[in-house]
Amino acid sequence: MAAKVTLKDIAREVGLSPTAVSLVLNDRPCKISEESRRRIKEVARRKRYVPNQIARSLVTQRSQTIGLVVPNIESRFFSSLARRLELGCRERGCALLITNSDDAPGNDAELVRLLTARGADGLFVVASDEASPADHGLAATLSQIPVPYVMVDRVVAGLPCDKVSFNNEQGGYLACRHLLEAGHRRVACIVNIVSQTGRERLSGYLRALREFGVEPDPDLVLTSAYYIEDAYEASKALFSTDATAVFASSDNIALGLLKRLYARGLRVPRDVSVVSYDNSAADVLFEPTLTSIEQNVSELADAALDLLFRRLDEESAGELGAPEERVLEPRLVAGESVRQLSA
Amino acid sequence: MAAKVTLKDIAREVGLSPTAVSLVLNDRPCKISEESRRRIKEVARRKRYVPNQIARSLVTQRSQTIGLVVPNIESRFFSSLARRLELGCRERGCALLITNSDDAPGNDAELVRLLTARGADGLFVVASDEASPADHGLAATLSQIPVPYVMVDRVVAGLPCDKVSFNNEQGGYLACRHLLEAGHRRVACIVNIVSQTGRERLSGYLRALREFGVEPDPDLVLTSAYYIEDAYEASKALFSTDATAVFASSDNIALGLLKRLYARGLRVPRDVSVVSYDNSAADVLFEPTLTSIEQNVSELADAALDLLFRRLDEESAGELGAPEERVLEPRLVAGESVRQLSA
DNA sequence: TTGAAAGCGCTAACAT
DNA sequence: ATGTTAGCGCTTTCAA
Repeated sequence: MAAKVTLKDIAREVGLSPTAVSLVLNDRPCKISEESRRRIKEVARRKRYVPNQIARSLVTQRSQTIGLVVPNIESRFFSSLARRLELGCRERGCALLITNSDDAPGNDAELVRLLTARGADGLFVVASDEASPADHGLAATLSQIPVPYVMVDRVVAGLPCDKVSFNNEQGGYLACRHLLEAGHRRVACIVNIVSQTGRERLSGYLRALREFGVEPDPDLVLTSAYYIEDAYEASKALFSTDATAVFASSDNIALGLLKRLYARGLRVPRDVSVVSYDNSAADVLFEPTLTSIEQNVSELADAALDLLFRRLDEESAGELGAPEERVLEPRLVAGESVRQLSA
Repeated sequence: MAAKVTLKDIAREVGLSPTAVSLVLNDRPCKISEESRRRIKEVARRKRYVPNQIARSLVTQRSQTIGLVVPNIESRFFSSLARRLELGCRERGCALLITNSDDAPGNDAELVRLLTARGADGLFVVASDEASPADHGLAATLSQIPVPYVMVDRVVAGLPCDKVSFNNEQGGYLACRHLLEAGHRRVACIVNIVSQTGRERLSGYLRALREFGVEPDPDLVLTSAYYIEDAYEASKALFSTDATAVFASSDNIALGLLKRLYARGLRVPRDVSVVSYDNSAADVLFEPTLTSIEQNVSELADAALDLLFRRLDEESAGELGAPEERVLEPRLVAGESVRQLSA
C-alpha cells in the first residue's frame, strides 16, 4: 500500500506552483515552458501520481460518474444492460455506479438518493416492476434530485421525464398474431399479472385475438409469478385445456413451461406450439429453436445513453429541452417451435 | 430538477453556524440545545437536504465506496457475486462501484486505477482469467495502490495480498473421482486450457485418475474455448472415442456438450455419464438433473467482505496484519446424470 | 451552548 | 511564462 501523492508534492519537488502542475497534467492550453512541462511529467510519472477525482469533483461540480439502479443484476437482461451502459459511459469518460434494488420499490428511491448524494452526474433508473404505475415514493424522489435521469425499460407513467422502453403491448400482440396466423385458435397465455410489463404483454395478446375475431377464453390465461419454478407449477393447468399453442410472456415463464411439457412427454412443436419472450442464452439449448419476441438490449442501452448524455450536454450548455420518451419495438424472431396448422 | 441545498443554506435559515448544523445532522455528541436541534432538523427536512458525500469524503478521506472489478458481469457466477458483494457493502454503509474488464488483462489494471482515483476505500478484484499467473501489469498496479484490496476467485500467484478462491484442483478431482467410483474407466474431460481455472480443474482430474491407477489418455482430454458454441464444436471429437463418462469443467462447457449429445440422439446417463461444474440456473431445465461440482457464491462473497472490511478496520485502528489467503472447497452435488457401471 | 477558522486536493480567475 | 488567491461543501480542532 503506497502513500498518496498530491499535486502539491509534485509542485514542491519540481519547484513550481500547484497550478502549473495542474495545468500541465491536464494538458490545458497554457504557456508553461517545455522544460518545465517535461520535468513535471517526469516527476508525476516517477511518483505515480494519480489525480484525486474527489477533490476535482468538488470544485468542478462534476464527478464523471453515472448511477444505475436495476431491479436484479442476476437477470441476464439487466446484466447485459448494465454491461452495455457501463461500456457506453466509459467511452464517454464516466464510470458507472451499479446498484441493485432487489425489485423492492422501497429501495428504488433510497438508491436514487444514495447515488445523487455520491455526486452522480446523472442516473439510469430501471424501476421495480412491482412499483405501481404511479409510484409516488420514486416519482417524488426523482422529481427532487438535482441531476438528469432516464427511466429505462420500466417506466412510471405520469412522470414527465426522459424514458426509453420497449413496446410490451406490441410484443404480446406480435407473439399471439404469429400463432393465430399459423392457424391456432386455442392460444393460451402465461403471464405474471403482478408485473406491469406482464399486463402490457397480456393486453397485446388480447388485441391480437380481437383482431382475428377469436373470443378470449379466461381459462387460457394462466398466471405465474416470476421464477422458473412458478411457471412450472402454473403450466400444469394447461393440461386441462385444449390449447394448441402457448404464449410464454417471459423467458423464465418459457423455461418453466418447457420443463413441464417435457416432463409430461410432450414435444414442441409437435404437440404444442410455443412463442417465448426475450430469449436468454439458456435457450440456445433447445432443439427445436424457440420462436420468440426479441428485445435488443444494445438498442435500449444506446438510446438511454444518448438521452442522458445529451441532457448533460444541454445542462452545461445552459438551457435544456423538453422530456423525451422513446419506445423501441420488439421483433419476432422465427424459430421452429410453432407448428403450422392446416386450415 | 431541484437545486442543491448545502449545510450553509440551512445554517443561514436557522440562524446558526454550519458547524452546529453539521453536528446535529450527524448526531454527534455535542451540546446543542434541544430547541436548536429541532429547528435544524426541521429545516433540513423541509428543504430536503442531502449531504454532499464528495465534500465529506475530501475531508474524512473516506468515500464509503468500494470498487469491484469483474471479468464479465453477464456471467451468472459473477453477477451473483456482484449482487452479494453489493448487499454486503450496503449493509456496512458503503456503496459498491462495479466495473467490467471484459476479461481483458489490459483493462484490469486500468480499472483498478480508475477506482482508486475515484476514492474507493477498498477493492475487490477478480482478475481476467487469461492473465498469466504472474500478470505484471496488474500485480504492479495493485502493489502501488493506497487502499486495501482482496483478490477474489481468480488469484494471481506470488502477489502477497488477501485472497479468496475456490479450490479448482479439488473440484476437478471430486468430479473425476465420482465417475471413477461409479465404475467408469474411460473418463473424458473437456477443458478450457487457456484458462488458469480450467488448467487447475484438469490437474485435479488427472490426480483422480492416478489415484485410481487409470492411465490418462490424451485423446480423452478435449479442449474448448469459453462459449457454449465452442464446447458444442469440441464435443464432436468425443464420438471417435470410447468414453463412457465426461467431466465438463465449466457450465458453458456442460451446456455445449449436452446440446451435442442430444443432437446426436444420445441420452444422459443412459449412453454417457456427465459431471458438470458450477451449475447455472439454466441447468434447472435438464431431465435428468445434473450431477455437478458446486461453488457457493455466498460463501465466496462473505469471505471477501469479511477480509476487506477487517482490513479497513485495521487500517483506521492503526496497524494491519499479514495478508491472508482463504481457499474454499467446492462440493459435489449428486444429480441423476451419472450411471453406475456394474463391475 | 455555540462559532470561527483551517484545511481536505484540486481548479479557475486574476495577478504578476 | 508562472504564481497567488479563493473557494467547492464539509468536518474538526480550538476558542469563546
